[in-house]
Amino acid sequence: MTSQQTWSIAQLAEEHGVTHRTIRHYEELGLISPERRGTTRVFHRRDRIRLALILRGKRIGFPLEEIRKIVDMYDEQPGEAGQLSYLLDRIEDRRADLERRRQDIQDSLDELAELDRRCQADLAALRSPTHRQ
Amino acid sequence: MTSQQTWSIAQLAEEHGVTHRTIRHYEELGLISPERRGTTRVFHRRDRIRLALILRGKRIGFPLEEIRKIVDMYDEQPGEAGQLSYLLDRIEDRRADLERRRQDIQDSLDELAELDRRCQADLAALRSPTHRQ
DNA sequence: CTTTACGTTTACGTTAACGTCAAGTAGCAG
DNA sequence: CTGCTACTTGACGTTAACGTAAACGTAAAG
Repeated sequence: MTSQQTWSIAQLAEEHGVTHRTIRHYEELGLISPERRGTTRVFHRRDRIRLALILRGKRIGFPLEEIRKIVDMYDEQPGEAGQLSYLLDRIEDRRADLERRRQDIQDSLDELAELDRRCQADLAALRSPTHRQ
Repeated sequence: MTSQQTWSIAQLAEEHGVTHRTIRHYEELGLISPERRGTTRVFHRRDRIRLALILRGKRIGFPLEEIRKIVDMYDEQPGEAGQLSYLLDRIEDRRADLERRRQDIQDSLDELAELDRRCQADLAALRSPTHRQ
């Protein structure tokens, strides 16, 4: 009884605002692997979570192949020490990548704020010297 | 004498780690418009700055058409009040977009940190109970 | 004067990430 | 049985962002 809920392809597509073609594409690339009942796909909680991760990865700007590696990280079994420290290295790589992107975005936001200030100033200058109101 | 420096296409390509084809592609799309001396392109400070902005936009994940609008924002002349408030609206849109991306990245970083913690714990569990050193 | 380096345009090729048919199946309603 | 709805598998089309090759101009160097 621990959340036996399943979803159809149409439900997941609707919920995440993508087409069924998109979801099937992700399956072709091995990003998700839903159960099959006969020929029909049945999506479980795990698939749904992976889909959400995939779409966030896309918003961030990762290519699907990269995203596959990333979501796979979350599903790997602990295993032995070697695998664990390998996984830790990959986590660190990923973290560094995300930090770089965060910095780029922060820089953009800062410049945007500066541009905003200048515009506000120009606007004020247009109004103030001509008429006091 | 206020920084008359110019660059060749090869210099800019080298400096930013892209090919000349890439730079010419950006020109075709109207993202940069270097001077011409005869048939040869001559890049000025302005072009160099735009190229840097373009590449950062790419790292963030914007499509080139979007990037063109963005870099154009920085070059628009103040003009009259209508144009200014229009520009301010576009700045706000862009800011909201960047904030969303920032949030996605932050969420990813948080989850990554959590995964990291679990791995460290698993690694420790593998070493500690078996032998004390 | 020919080679070498650097530049140019034109144009077809490639990869990623789907879109868009076409054609078929499986279950249920009437 | 018929029709409808939701699902399936091909397979070709499309867009973005360049790669790559061909064919040519120009200017300094040997």
